[in-house]
Amino acid sequence: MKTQLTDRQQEILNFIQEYVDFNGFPPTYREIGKRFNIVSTFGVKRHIDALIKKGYLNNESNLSRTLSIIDIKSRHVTTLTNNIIEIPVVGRVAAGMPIFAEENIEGSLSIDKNFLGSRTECFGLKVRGDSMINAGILEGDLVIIQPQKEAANGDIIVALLHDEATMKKYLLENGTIYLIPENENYKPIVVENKEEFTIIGKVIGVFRSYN
Amino acid sequence: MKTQLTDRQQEILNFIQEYVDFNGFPPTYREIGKRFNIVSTFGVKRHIDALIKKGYLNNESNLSRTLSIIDIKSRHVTTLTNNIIEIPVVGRVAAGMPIFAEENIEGSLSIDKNFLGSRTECFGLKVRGDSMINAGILEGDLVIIQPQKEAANGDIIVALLHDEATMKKYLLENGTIYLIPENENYKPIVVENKEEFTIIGKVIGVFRSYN
DNA sequence: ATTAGCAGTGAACATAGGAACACTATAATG
DNA sequence: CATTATAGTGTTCCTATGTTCACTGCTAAT
Repeated sequence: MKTQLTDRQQEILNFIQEYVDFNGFPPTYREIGKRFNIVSTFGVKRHIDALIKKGYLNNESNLSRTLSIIDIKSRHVTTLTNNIIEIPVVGRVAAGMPIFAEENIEGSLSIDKNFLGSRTECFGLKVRGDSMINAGILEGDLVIIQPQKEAANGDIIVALLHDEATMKKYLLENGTIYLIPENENYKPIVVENKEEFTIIGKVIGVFRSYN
Repeated sequence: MKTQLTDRQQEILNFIQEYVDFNGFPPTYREIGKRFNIVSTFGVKRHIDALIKKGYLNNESNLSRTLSIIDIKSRHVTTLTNNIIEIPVVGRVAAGMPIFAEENIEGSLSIDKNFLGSRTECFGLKVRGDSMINAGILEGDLVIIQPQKEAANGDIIVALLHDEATMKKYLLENGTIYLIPENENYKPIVVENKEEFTIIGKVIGVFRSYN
């Protein structure tokens, strides 16, 4: 019947399920690709085709956003979920400290799902410093981070470099990683030693409160 | 709150609901039209727009099959939740139009009370234009407005000037009111005729979502 | 009797998004 | 070692679908 799925296929199936639950309509191939850092829609398509062949998905050929998940059980659980997600707010990302250590959690923030889309493991982070002002991210702002290990060029990311946490724009060029501040007063950082560099996640939202 | 629907609008809303239940994804305008013998997509679109305006539907502009039905039940849940407030989001503040006219309401946003403090009559406003980029407010951002008639120097306000709505920094000096953009490409506005000038409210928050 | 709101036509337009192709790369397997 | 399955790139193509516009017809209300 239903064949075993590869890890990747399972991940993608889960994502589609989440996306539909939250948005009420299925994602495009490009949206799926974006989420998993798959650049070519063809890469995504093959996963989808596999899922269809194995009986987990349905779609209407040639039409956009027509993926539907075949799963009798979950079909019953039509989402009565409300529109709120509560995410932890992390502060003072100390050098070398595990970012999710209990001690770091400063509070929580409830936000509208419309802002997150299907990404639910996000957390908030208070911005220190002014290195991103030209991107409209100011000191004291609360940025929403989607945890991920990879990044695409142009993404604003939070990363650990030499045990220090920074937020910068990510640029990979000719095999070299640059961390680019959005502020004329700071210079781009060249990542010399990739062993000492870890991407924590990507900035997907900014909240600011004037008081 | 929710305005009354016409018979036609109710029929169409029902059809969309059924379609989604059956297929797992929403219909296109042409599919709706086919069902109701409406030949032109424009005819359909006007019904959809009406349903959106009246708060029964959501969609992602310009994207196919992105209609989603706004569930009344879940809407109640959110308003009841302890530290959540639901505020209306207003768009396209047309010249001379009462800003709260039903027609303007584009949707709603649920936000954490921690962001609002005690101010509860706030509303959201989609930012158009780039006149405040140096204050970290970009085009497309959602600003939270606390309605008030007065402003203090340095406040970022939304005001009606000659029946046009603008967002600027407020400055009162020697009896003259200046509206100061935060962008070198724009010049400060001197308010000549105070009869033609009304403060709508003050910006108390900014939300941005990268997607 | 004139305005305003609702409903529909038919056509033109721009583009989001699915499909296809030729390649590359890495494991695992027999 | 050759083979097969999985995973991804970059590009091109085509069309389904949302948007906009100028016009028509009906009804109800001022």
